[in-house]
Amino acid sequence: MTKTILDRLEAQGLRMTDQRRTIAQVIEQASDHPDVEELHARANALDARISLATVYRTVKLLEEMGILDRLEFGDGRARFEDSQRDHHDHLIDMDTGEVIEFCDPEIEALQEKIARRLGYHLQGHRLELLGRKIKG
Amino acid sequence: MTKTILDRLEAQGLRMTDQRRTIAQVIEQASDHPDVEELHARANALDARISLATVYRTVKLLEEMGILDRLEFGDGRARFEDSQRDHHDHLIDMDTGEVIEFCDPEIEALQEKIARRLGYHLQGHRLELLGRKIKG
DNA sequence: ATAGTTGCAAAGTCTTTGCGGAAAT
DNA sequence: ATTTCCGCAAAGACTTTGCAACTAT
Repeated sequence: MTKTILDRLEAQGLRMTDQRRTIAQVIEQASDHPDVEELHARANALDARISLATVYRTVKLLEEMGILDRLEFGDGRARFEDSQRDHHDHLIDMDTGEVIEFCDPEIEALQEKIARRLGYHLQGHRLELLGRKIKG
Repeated sequence: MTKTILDRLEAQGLRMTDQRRTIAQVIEQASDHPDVEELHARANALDARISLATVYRTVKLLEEMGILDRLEFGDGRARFEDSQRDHHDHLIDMDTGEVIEFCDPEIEALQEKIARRLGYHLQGHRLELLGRKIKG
């Protein structure tokens, strides 16, 4: 079992504020890919005292701690997801913008193999497919 | 054999200006992943009358025409490469930031397969690996 | 009491755009 | 002659940051 985000913040000597508690909760409950504005909206629904700047700061902090993954789907803003979720990749529907998650062990293994072939230890990876729905 | 960027611009009824000629030349000669500022610098070395705004406009135009691919390596600015170059993916050296290109037919095929399995026609794809050099 | 956090607003970075002048067709 | 394009500077979108007030320890 993994430690909560809050435990990990405390372990680093960082202070437990209501803002961080709330933002952490929002992130842990999210199963999608919210951007900062969306995180701010969700956090504010729980506690109106949370500023956008604090969300930016917290998200940056969590990313540096490896708790959050930052994603960019090409629309200029960063999106986030809990890095403890099982690894998965994304397929983006070019017509609707919908993001479909998928995971394929074969492709994961292949990525490892390729990195090794190039003389690298794989530390992270991101695969994004762009597609259009097959009709019929 | 593929048409030049200039031919394709003309074919769309767009005007051939010195700026576009120069920017097209810079892009065709690039074998790396320049950002807009870098493209501007290279273009300006050939012709000082090219503004940054024009580079932005041209790059956007070329991207919409499918001539250029826009890449994002997570540092906030867009990078570009000629989309006519053989498809390849990128491995980013986490320590140096160096970008290594590679191509693996197996992984390409697998991507197609996955997209189809999800009910999609694959229109584009991007794979980025992050790694650290294996020592010894 | 002390050092870390926050909110606010200002500033930063990258990109887009309105406009009058310039150039391509 | 028209219509498109360019340079410039202003504006936009997203993100970061300086500072004084606040708060967890």
